[in-house]
Amino acid sequence: MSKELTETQKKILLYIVEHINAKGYPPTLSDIALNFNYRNRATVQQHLKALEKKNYITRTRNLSRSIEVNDRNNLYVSRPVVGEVAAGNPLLIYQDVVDSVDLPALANLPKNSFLLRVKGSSMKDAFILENDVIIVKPDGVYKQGELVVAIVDDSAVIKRIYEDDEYIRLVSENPEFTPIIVHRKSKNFRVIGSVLGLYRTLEAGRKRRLHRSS
Amino acid sequence: MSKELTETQKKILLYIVEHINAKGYPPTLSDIALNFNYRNRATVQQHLKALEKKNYITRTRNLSRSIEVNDRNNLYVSRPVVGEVAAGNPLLIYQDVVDSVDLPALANLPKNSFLLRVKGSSMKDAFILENDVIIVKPDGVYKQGELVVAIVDDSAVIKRIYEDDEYIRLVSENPEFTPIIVHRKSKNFRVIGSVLGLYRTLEAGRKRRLHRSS
DNA sequence: AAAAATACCATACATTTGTATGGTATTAAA
DNA sequence: TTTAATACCATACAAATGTATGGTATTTTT
Repeated sequence: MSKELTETQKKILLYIVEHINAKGYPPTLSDIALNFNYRNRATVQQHLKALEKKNYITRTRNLSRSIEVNDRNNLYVSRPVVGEVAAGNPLLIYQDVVDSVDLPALANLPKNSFLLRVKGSSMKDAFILENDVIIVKPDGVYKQGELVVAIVDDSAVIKRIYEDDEYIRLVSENPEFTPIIVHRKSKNFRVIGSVLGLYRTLEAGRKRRLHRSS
Repeated sequence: MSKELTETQKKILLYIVEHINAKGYPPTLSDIALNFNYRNRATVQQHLKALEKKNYITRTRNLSRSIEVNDRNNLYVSRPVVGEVAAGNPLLIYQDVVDSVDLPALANLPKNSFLLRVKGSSMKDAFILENDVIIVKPDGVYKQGELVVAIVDDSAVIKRIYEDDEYIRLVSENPEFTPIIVHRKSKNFRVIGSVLGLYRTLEAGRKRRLHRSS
């Protein structure tokens, strides 16, 4: 079993994880020293040794940026959820982010994508459940048939988008729903972004449950 | 727009991505040189320059391992799917892996977990669809209420597991299904592993569709 | 046919990076 | 209270790493 970490060690470990998520590679000793205003790398070295001894990281000697974070599974990084979508309602973007999800540290999200929590079970036809968190990339570009978050007449929908020269069709996964068709130039229509993926906690013992049996 | 890559450049880019996935950090020039049997790093440097010019990677000068792969969204890495689960059927583990999924390169799966493709729509009650790929961690340990893949009487199921001193209950997400209850010591029962997550392609234009309308 | 891009080599050099050693001060454990 | 562990400092050094330059040979483009 790995022992308890001290405050400083925790901070450094977190910094490492977030550096990896942000930049795509672990920091060097200098990076860490700089971040914590250490005047030299030797200090960092000692903390890393401690972290390694306590089995939180693994390093390869003499190799730069060779910090591997062990047990990344149980390491969660808190990420802000910037808003909510619920079919029928307008899209909600919070001014001050209060809500957040703990995503596995290994979920390395693309830059400038953001997270939205799905409210209401009305997305069920797209097999997206209440409280699922969807990853949205706010690009103006989207391919034919891509799943997008769109605002139609002030209401949010998650649908597949198809467009031709004149019309845009928003199609549900469920064939029973008739497609929404709007003019390209319609002012009551706006694509927020494309849905890159969804995150759903399948583990037990975490905040939410898929079903709260009646 | 980024231009076409040459064969060598493609190989090197792929090596970089896989190095990142395997080790958690990008390779150095030496690493790459070693892998491709180059006698020096200068050669690699030139290829990297080309890759950077064509906008496939970004580097920070003088910084070790600072290769960032741009556009990781559209970069897919092929990963083996080692088997299939379908409720009612026994678990299938292929001897020779033929099937594979292209996972986004950024999906950095935990070591020793494996992928299973879900067959049949009978997992629908757990909101897992046909052809979804689930990520299974073959640990012996599982928590109360965790979603697991289990074999009961030679049939595979994906259910939440609860156990007490005597019995093990396998509960479906859907309350209409009555739980399966087995004795702890039952020989006809085995937990394969816990389901860490599921991967479902939401993008259009890729191999599979969620629904093939009738 | 000439120019440009590609794919490699070798060697030299400056920086970055990790490591080692020795020191001070504070807090926690035996 | 003595010993560990923690948290920092400074300086020195070797290994790893990125870069620069100049060269040859082959393929692709103009």
